[in-house]
Amino acid sequence: MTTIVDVARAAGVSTATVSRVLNNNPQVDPRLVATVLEVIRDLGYRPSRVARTLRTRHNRVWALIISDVRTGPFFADVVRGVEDVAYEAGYSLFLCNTDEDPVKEATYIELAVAENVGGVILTPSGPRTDLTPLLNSEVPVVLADRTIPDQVADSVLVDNVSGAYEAVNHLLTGGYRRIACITGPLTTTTGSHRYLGYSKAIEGYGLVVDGSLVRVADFRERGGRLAMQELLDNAGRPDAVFVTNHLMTIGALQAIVDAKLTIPTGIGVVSFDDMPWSTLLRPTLTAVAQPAYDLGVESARLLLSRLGGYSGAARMVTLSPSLQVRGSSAPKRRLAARRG
Amino acid sequence: MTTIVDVARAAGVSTATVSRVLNNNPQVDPRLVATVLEVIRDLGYRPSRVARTLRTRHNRVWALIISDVRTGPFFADVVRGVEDVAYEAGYSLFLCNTDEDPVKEATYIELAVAENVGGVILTPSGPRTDLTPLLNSEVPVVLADRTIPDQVADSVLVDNVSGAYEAVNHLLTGGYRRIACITGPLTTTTGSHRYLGYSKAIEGYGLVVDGSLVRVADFRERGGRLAMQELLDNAGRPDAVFVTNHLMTIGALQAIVDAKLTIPTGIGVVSFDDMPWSTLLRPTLTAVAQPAYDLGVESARLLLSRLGGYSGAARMVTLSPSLQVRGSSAPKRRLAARRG
DNA sequence: ATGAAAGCGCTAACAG
DNA sequence: CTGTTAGCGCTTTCAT
Repeated sequence: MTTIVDVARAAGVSTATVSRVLNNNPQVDPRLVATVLEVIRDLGYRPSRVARTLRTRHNRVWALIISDVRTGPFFADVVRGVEDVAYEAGYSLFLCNTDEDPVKEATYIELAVAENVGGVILTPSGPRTDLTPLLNSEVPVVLADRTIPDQVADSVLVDNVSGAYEAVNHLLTGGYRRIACITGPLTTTTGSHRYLGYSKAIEGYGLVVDGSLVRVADFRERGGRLAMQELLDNAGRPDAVFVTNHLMTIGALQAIVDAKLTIPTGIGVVSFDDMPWSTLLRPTLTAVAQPAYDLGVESARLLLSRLGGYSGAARMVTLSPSLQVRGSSAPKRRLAARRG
Repeated sequence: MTTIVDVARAAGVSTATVSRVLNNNPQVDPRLVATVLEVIRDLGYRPSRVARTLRTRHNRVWALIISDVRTGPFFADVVRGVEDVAYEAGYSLFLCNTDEDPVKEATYIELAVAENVGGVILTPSGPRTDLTPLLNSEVPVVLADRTIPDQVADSVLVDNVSGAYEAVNHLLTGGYRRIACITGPLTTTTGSHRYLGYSKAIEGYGLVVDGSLVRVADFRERGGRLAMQELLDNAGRPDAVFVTNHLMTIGALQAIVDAKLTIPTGIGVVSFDDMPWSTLLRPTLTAVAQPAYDLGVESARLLLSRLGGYSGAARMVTLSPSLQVRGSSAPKRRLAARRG
């Protein structure tokens, strides 16, 4: 491996000069710059980021700690949003999947400080996620998609309440009345906020939330399927269902198919989380699309601003989801008219 | 930030002793170990991986350089396969998305050597990908999913030929005869091998490949849609289509829907790449499932073996895909029988 | 069994 | 404008 010393020797200058050339220090004789650059090229020299980081105490690496890239397009999009901004700014990414496991999460947080990363973008697994190792080490942190009770860090969120509200309100104005809700753990902000939006819409319409139509599941496919089966087995079947994430939606759709119900005549469906194949289903699936890529971009921007020296109070950026109206939630009136 | 010096001072020992404790060196007095450990805990000391890497020239980080985590579940699964093994073994991952851009790819390769990573797992963007920076620096490399002409590195591949062969053969035995193929760029091994499997199946059945039924597209949704439209506009329409990746399949399905054709009576469909929602489509989609997660796992294992000292010739691991037979390729005979 | 000291590759005062 | 030198935090001979 060739080091800065080799370059210095070959160019007949000191390592300090080579270092200056490397860092575009303008007060170096242009002729020296030229020769040094040439030697660097000839020797195929690459400055060691490790040594540089140790010396400058500034690591051009971020840790991106999320639950799981595999769970649908959401986190994959977030990752790309973060990476694209990071790449532009000369940073690279540690990707850390926690699977919502607090132990893994803590391990990765420790790793981030051990690696002395420049910043962390984190989707906390829950309200008890411990940021102190990060805060103690003064590593800037941005919380993405979920936040933590005490506003100790910048955060970028999707407006889950209004997204859910819009979705359910859309069903209500379409004539659906017995609208079920399959939501995720209410301990997560995403779960509780989407449920909140659901109840707000129901109550805002002058109706009352019927507990028998609400199922708290686990954000996973199996959970969605079981919840939907329960809802369909019940005496008072729903005439529509709002499912609060895409995995549970897959499960719920499966259950609906198994029960030989047709959508939307038998039951209307709206999903939180849009998917690239929503339009391939028959009927096409109405869904709340989340700005996942932008969520990554905004998180990265907040981090960059902290790295740029900003040290004000914790900021919170909220992004709006958008309802994609498609066939699975067609208005009842129209359906009735067609039938009549 | 607390360093090894602080710990040494507080414990009344030398930094060498602290280092030994840190590295579980057995020849330290157990009583000293205890006190040092206690001081470490009290001070919340975390050894700097950066300093350690600089000193030992051994970085417990790998670079995982792929085309794009977002393009469907495939790469996301690969990433998790790699990460799970890496995590177990105490390594963490740089995630690098190249978007098949040779410049970005080269940049990330340079980054990998600059960061002095312990190893690289790479999905080369094409046959011209330059591994020399890695090889010169003696960074072990594993090629995942695609390989490069000269076998200079270990590689883990999916048997694309046999996967494609099986898929097309399945259509043939189902009674389909005018089977079209929408494939990706033949410059990629995935593209050419899947096309090869297609032709092998056709010819193995005693038929001849009809060039008018073959479309070389770009592995993207739009490309798949356009190719399918062309095929349907043609005089001699296909009675089935084999699409060689999931994005093009989405496009092709869109085109089929637009043309108001029914599957499989109007046209049979088999896709390379299975997707979690294949069973939600009506009819359900027959697809070749790739062992993406295992591909990541195997790649990581090969890397680990190199890091463990293995220095034999380049190895090649081939994983078998599996055909998931579903509704979109139902046998023609049965369809005819039903109609009759 | 423990400590002193050198040095990994780089940057940044400080001199000159 | 350039060179000398002192570390960044850690590991690892080499002594003791």
